[in-house]
Amino acid sequence: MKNVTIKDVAEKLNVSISSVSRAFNNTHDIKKETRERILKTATEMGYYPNPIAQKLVRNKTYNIGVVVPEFINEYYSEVIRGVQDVLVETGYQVLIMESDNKVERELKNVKTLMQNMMDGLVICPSVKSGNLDYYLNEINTGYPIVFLNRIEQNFPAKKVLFNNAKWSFFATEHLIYQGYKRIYHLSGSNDLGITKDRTHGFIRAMEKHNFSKNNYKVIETGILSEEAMAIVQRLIDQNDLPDAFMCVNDLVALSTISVLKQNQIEVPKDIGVIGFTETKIANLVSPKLSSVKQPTFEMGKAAAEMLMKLINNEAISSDTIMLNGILNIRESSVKQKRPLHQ
Amino acid sequence: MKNVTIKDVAEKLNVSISSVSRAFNNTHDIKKETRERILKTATEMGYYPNPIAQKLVRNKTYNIGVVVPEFINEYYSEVIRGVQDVLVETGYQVLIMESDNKVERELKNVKTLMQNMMDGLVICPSVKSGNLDYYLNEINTGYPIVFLNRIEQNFPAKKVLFNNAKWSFFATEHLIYQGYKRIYHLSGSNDLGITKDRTHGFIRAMEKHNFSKNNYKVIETGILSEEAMAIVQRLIDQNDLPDAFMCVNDLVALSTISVLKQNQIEVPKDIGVIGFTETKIANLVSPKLSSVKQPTFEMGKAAAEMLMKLINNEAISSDTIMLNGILNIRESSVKQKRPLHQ
DNA sequence: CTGAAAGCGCTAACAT
DNA sequence: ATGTTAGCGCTTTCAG
Repeated sequence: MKNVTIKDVAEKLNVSISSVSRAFNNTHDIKKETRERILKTATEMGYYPNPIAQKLVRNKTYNIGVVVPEFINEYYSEVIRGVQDVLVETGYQVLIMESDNKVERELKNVKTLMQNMMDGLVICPSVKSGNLDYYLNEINTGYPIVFLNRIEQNFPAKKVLFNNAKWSFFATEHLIYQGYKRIYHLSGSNDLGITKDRTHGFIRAMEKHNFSKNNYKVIETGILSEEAMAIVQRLIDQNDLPDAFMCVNDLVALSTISVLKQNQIEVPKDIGVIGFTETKIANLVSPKLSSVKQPTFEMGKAAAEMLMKLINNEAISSDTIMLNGILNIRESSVKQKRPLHQ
Repeated sequence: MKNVTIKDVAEKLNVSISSVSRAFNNTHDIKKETRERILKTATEMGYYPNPIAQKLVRNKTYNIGVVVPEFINEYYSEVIRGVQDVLVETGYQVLIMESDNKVERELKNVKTLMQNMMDGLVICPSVKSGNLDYYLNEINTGYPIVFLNRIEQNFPAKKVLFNNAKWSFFATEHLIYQGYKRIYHLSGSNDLGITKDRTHGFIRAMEKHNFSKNNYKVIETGILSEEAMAIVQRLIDQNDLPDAFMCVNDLVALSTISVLKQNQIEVPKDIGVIGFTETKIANLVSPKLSSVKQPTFEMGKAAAEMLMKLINNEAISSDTIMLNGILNIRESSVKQKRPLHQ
């Protein structure tokens, strides 16, 4: 471990501990030579200031905490990259904790991070965070927190969000423009705010283009591959198939395509499919999967920048940063060989 | 933030701070009633012991640090899950840092974690960790560290590894048993120890089965999708194609399949392909990708268990835990419709 | 059982 | 420019 303290160094050089402290903190009120002499032997002795002690007295750590529900999917991994990208520049270190999608773990993580004296937090809430009161309370005491994703738009805190409804709407419209007349939305899980938003976008597109209720459906699938597969298989068995599936995410989309193929149904020739929250594989599978790319990296960056402003007491123009995505049209949703609509 | 201290509580109740401390640490030498009285008003006042101060005096944090090169791929995400799975049980909290595959960042992360007084560390080194001397030094001072993956087998430290050579050998043999007579190994990057091991396994299989040097090749591809694609395309252009590709990982395998398809070459009918370090999509793509599954979760668990033993000074039978994988044979490497070999 | 006091390693007035 | 000293918030002897 380490045990050589400021005192050891001071004694060795017959100086006071304050001088050693000064040397390390590079204050102006120390002779250059003394400083160098101290630094030199300190390094030789393997001394460096104990950050715990520093924290105790300074109340500042240059550590930022990030809590995410999981990073099994690349989504939050990319968000974290964005956060680190801006923070590392500024000399901050990023510590990460995973909540395993459990609100209790999430709260515990947040507390641990706060107790480790993180200077600020980026919180990506788990599904239905029941910790909002706690957070609100902390925010009121002045603790810098920025939320990212999966939080209500009217929650009175700094946050960065993706415009799920809008891009779900666009994705659906793309399907419509391709000429698909009967479209089912595989909607994931209804307790998730973000999937609800996607469903709204879907329905809005249906209504705008005057789809009759007979020609579209919203089907709750859950977000697991197996669940989605079972549901699509059931639709096939019941002979209840649409022209196109608009899926809540890529995993559901790929699962759907997989089942369709097993049943000798070709995508996109027989049925079109579009995903959401694009993953890298979209481009690798066959047919290549159309999907909506979320600006995960940028969202992370935006959150980190907001947090820095919060920490440095700079003005923040708006509580909420709402980011847009990209609709990547590839093969799985393109019906005819003709110039793409977008 | 928080500011109510042990002193505030003590004053409010006209007891000494030691009593408050005792109440919270639940020592035997305190009257039950006093304890309860203290705990009650303390909670009312919103007091809880400042962990930083506790750390300073206790030298124990119940925090464990994990540093990984990245978690863009699910590999390390799963490892972390394994680590957390055993640690959360024991009351430890897991803090994670990402090195972005940079050795300097890795070292900085390790230092930050040590300075935050983690009780122990799981280090997943970046590509060519140049920090080995530093680590060795820390280990010698008694700091509990367990390494995971990408570290030389003879490095004198606790570590858990995957037997890359062995399973690469098996994967290759599977291809041979399928009747493929000419096999190319797309080997990733040669500076990576683990990919070197896979190459060795490949060559060993070739030699065991008396493949002439004309009938196999090791081709360095790098680990990026684009690189692999370019190389496969070049092979096609040069009319230098094997019967089967044994790929260093799934991404390279999928990229290979993608290029082959673009050139109207069918997998596995025309050419067989097998991946490595299986990812979830292996099962979702078409053809389903054969691959070697690494026991990532179990590796994380093993590392965490080892670390716990290290921290608790329990006996550890061996420096190295070497884990085995699973060869998942799916469609991409199966030549004929006949009972599978394994 | 409880309180007083020392000390964990450091910073930051306050002196000199 | 350097040293002295009082804390930061807590645990832990040591007395009583």
